[in-house]
Amino acid sequence: MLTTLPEEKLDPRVKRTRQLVEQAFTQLIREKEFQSISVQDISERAEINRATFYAHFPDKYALLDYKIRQEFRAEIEKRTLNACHFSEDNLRALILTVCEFIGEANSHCKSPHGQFGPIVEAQVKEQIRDLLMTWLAQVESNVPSEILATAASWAIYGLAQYWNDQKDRVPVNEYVERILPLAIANLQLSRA
Amino acid sequence: MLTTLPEEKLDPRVKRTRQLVEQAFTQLIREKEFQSISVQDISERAEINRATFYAHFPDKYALLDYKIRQEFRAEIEKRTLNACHFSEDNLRALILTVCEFIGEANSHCKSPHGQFGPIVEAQVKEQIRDLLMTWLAQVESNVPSEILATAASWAIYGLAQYWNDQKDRVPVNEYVERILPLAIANLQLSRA
DNA sequence: CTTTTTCTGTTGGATAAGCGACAAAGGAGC
DNA sequence: GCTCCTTTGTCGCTTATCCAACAGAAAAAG
Repeated sequence: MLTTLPEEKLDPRVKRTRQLVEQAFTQLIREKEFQSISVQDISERAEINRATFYAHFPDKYALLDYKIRQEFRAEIEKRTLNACHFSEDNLRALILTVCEFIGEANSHCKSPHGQFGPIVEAQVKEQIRDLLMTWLAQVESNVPSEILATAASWAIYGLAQYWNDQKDRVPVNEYVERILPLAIANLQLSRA
Repeated sequence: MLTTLPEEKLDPRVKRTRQLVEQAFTQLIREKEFQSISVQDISERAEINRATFYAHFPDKYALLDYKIRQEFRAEIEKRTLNACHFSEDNLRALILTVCEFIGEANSHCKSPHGQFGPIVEAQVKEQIRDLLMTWLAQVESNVPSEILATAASWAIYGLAQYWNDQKDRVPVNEYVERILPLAIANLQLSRA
C-alpha cells in the first residue's frame, strides 16, 4: 500500500525500535559505505539487541529497501498528491519527482560498484506502479490497470534514469514536458 | 550513593523508558504547574504505558524527587568534584552550589503555595549529606561522620535558604566566605 | 448535595525486546 | 592451504513493556 497511516494503534514498542533502527541507519549511511555497515553496527548504534533487528527486518538489505521506499514516499507526499486522482498535472509532478529522486540517490549515496542502483530501481518502480494503480482504479479501460501501470512505471523510471545518465542534460522541466505526452498515451491506451 | 555510574550494563529497555519519562516530565514541568500534571499526561507524552510508569516510580512525587536529585547532582559534577576529598575549596564550591541551586529552584519552578520547597529541601539535604559523608570517610574523628555530615548538611542548607529569603542580599561570594569558617568548624569538631 | 467524569494504583495475561549461545559463512593475515 | 576473528541468522529462555480491566479516590459538573 502506498497510503501511509504511520500511526494507527501500533504497539509503542515496535514504533520505538523501528524509529531507533531507522535513525541509526540514517546516521551510519552518511558515515560509511553501505557494504561495510553490519547489522551489529546498526544494533549497537540503535541501542537495541541484534536479535530484535531480525525481528523487524530479514537483513540489512530489507532495511535499505524500506528506507528507500519511505523516502520516495515522503517525496511524493511532500510535493503533492498521493492517493488522489489521475491528471496531467499529477503525472507531471510524479515524473519530476522520479527524475530528481534518482539524481539525489546517485549523488548522495555514492556506491562503489553501483550495487545501489538496482535496489533503488526496484523499490521506486514498485512505488510508481502502486501509485498509478490507485489513479487508474477510478478510470475505465479495457486493458487491466496492472498492465498499464506496470508498463508506465518501467517507462517512466527508464526515461528518468536515461536523463540522469546524460552528460549534457536538458533542463528537467523541459525534459519532463517532452516525455509527458508519451506517459499519458501509455496510460490512456484503449480508453473505454 | 552520590557516585554516578549512569550506564553500567543496564537493560536497554529500562534505560529507554527512564529517558522517555524524564524528558516528558521536563517538557511538562515548564508548561504546566506540577500539581496539574497527571501520571497519564506523563505517560502519553512519553509514549509509554501508564502501568510502565508505575514500574519505575511509585508516583509522580517520586519522579520529582528523582529529577531534583539528578539536577543537583549534575550541578555538583559540573562545577567540580564529586567523589573527591575534603578541602576548603571543595566545601566553598559546595556551599556556593547550594545557594545558587535554591535560587534557581525558587525562580524557575514557581510553585503556587510552596509545596515545592520542602521536596527540594529534603532531596538536596540528602545529597549534601551523602557527599560530606564520602569526604569525611577519609578523615579521622571521634565523632561519627553521620552526625557531622547531618549537622553540616542542615546548617548549610539552612544558611543558603536564609540568604535566598533576604530582600537585600549580600553578594553570594561574600556570603559564602562569611559562613565558610562555620561550616569548616562543624566538620572538624573533635578532630583526632 | 448527587451525578459524572477523570485520575489513581494495581492486577493478569499477551507480546515485544533482551540475553546468551550456537553453527555456519565470510575475511584478514600468515 | 591454514588459522583467527568477525559477522550472520537462528534458537530457547528471561524480562520489560503493553493492554484491558478493575475498584476506589478525587475532581468537575449538574
